[in-house]
Amino acid sequence: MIFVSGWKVRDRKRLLDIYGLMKKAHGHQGWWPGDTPLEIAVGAILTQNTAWTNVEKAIRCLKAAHALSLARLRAIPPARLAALIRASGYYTVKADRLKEFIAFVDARFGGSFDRMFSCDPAELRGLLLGVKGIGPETADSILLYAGGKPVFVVDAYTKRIFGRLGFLGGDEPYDEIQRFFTERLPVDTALYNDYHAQIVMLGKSVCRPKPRCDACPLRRRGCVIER
DNA sequence: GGCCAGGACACCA
DNA sequence: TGGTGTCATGGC
Repeated sequence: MIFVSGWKVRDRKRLLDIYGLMKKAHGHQGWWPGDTPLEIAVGAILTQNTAWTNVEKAIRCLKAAHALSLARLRAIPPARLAALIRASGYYTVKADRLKEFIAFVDARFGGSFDRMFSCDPAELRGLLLGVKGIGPETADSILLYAGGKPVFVVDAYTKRIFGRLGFLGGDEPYDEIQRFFTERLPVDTALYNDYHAQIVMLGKSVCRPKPRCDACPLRRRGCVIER
């Protein structure tokens, strides 16, 4: 039998209430915006510290060049790959990171995403974190959105919003913030998927310091979520 | 023209 | 171990 302390039960209700408000405001998101696990993983790397609109351009370029396949990404010269993803910023760094990721999938799983995602999620997370250029957020995004694993993704919006709401101090390390959510929310891939999507939608659509965000579903007296 | 965006890493004290 | 600099484009 699993015992859950009272305050965690109370937090769970609050977190689910917040999710309900965000979902009511934005609707179900159906993330990640990508057609295949490979495209989702590529997007997860390209979106590092980058606006998604720029990532979309880069992915369109990759598709137009018929470069968005494991075989093509494996064969394409780094300089050519960098040119294709230029719009996403940090293009030389990200081209190297994509190459590192493809080399990892080849070396560990024979180039098979199916084989990779049949791996234990915790073990795979550790392996992904060993790939140069893949940190905790990127690894978790790949696990959740490309692999369908119940892994909660923490990003800058999560820290900002839940810091302002008083759940977080704001300077906790990634794993601690992630644990905050996974200890309280039910283990549910669909919930984790849409919860993070809702946080991003809220973060980039309504929660700016000025002007005051009257449309923000979480706004209440004295609560203006800031950058 | 300045600020910011769905991070990660190398380097240094 | 924690702080800082670097990578860089495009939208507002």
